[in-house]
Amino acid sequence: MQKPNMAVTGDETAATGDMPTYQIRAPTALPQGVVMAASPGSLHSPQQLAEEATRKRELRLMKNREAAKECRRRKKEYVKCLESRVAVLEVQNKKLIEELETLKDICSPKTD
DNA sequence: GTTGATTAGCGTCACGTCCT
DNA sequence: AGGACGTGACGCTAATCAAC
Repeated sequence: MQKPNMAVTGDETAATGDMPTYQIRAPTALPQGVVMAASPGSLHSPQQLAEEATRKRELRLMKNREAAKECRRRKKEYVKCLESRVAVLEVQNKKLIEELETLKDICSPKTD
């Protein structure tokens, strides 16, 4: 599936300064099946330069595709982790509220 | 069965940050 | 400075679901 040209909003900066915990630098590794082509030193004609540019772009797109997949996977994992933490805290909170009510009952003066 | 809304996943672009 | 990388934003598609 190939997309038509993307609309660019110019409103995409997301830099907030604080890095999410799921952002971890991975060691550099070439995606499977990627082979390095001729070194730039061996290029001559404009056509070869164009081919090299195309190759570089495709390599970049391929790497970015994989990076995006990995990024989404980590983000899902991170969200899952947050959700389970929420669940734990909710249970804890409920228990504390119940305990508070019990203590209130014990400590409140008896009316008669 | 059709249709519109919602959701999940994907590819790409733009940009910030890190590293050499 | 420039390349590599991670990620937010965006548009697109396919799957699912509810209402008709």
